[in-house]
Amino acid sequence: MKIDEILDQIYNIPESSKVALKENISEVAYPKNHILLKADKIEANIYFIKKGIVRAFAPQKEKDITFWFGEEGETILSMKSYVERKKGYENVELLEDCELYELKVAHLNNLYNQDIHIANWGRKLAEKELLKIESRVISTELLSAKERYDALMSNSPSLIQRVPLKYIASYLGITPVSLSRIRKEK
Amino acid sequence: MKIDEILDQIYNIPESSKVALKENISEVAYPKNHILLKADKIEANIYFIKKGIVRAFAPQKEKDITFWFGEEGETILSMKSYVERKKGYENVELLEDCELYELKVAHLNNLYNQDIHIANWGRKLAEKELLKIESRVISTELLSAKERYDALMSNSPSLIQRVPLKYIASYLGITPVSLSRIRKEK
DNA sequence: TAGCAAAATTATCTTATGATAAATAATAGC
DNA sequence: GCTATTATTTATCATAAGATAATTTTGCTA
Repeated sequence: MKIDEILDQIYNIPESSKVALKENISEVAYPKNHILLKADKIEANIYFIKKGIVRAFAPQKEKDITFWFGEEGETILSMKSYVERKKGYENVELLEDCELYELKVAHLNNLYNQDIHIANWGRKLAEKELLKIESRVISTELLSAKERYDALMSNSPSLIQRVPLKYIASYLGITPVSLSRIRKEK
Repeated sequence: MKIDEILDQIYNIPESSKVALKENISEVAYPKNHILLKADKIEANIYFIKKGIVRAFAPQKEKDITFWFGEEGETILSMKSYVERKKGYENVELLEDCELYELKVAHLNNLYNQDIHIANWGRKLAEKELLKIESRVISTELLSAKERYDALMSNSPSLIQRVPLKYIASYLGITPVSLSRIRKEK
């Protein structure tokens, strides 16, 4: 996915502002299983996914909790690092070999203070993430595990092809054993 | 709670920008049980809570799902209306007589396009809401119902005094009967 | 491509929460 | 303040999901 397309789908800004933004973006690639962001670190960069799929998980003693999957076009960031420059909850792990666009938060913050279009682009970035997570919270409280699985499959059918079921189970808030039962009952 | 304090805790902006923002803010008051925002409407305003407590709920055929409580200083908005000018999921109901600061989204959007400080203030508003909801998602997946109740009580002890238990049960994703059991076991 | 490790499934048993109903307590309106 | 309504608690039974363990399948990698 092209960087222009990714930036535009967040919010349209004048060409000159987009150029300023892109001057601070570089391309990087990492292999499957690479840990891109770490929970015990203040992360300096955010990423946009050019190609590949990733998961964010909160590491715990016994079990990691997968709480997000990112596919092509989506933004990867440690919310706490990005917003408060504090250590976040999440590790982000690549589930496939990935190509990413990398953007330094420090540079982005400079742009936010210099360019009103980029400031509004950053506002939209946060607002759109907020909408996604809000609909997730509501569906979590509203639906049974089976219904959440069905909804995930119809909204993101490619996930089942690309992501180990144990991570999908964690995302749904159930055990892999329980997910296996649900899938069998279909 | 004073409007200056509420605006400042989101993001500090120059006095002139704050004046511009406040020129568009008026005070309103509504009684307990008033429905401030409706799920089937595109809402034109956002609110800040001067005094009182409210809940946001997604209305359903049989059961309403309470997914947020707002207390003094917090921002009330229909995310979908605010971000996309579309109908949202949520009703917002006042659980006490409330005093509110009202801000028209149309005016706010004008300011976002005119004043870079206000644009960045709006960015921080969304980012801070994002942090709150993210920590909620993680704790929902991580904790048992009893642990979520304990966490809610230690983070927001006033809730139990001010909010009927049936709404707290809904927020925790359990039935009032189940919450009653949990409380008894203490 | 053989062999090993990890993932997924299946089975059994346990447990937390749901559903329902009835009793008690709290609240609001007259 | 009294009464009707609503909220909360308690009890019983049903069920979805957890824990554990064994088995099968898949997928690496040497």
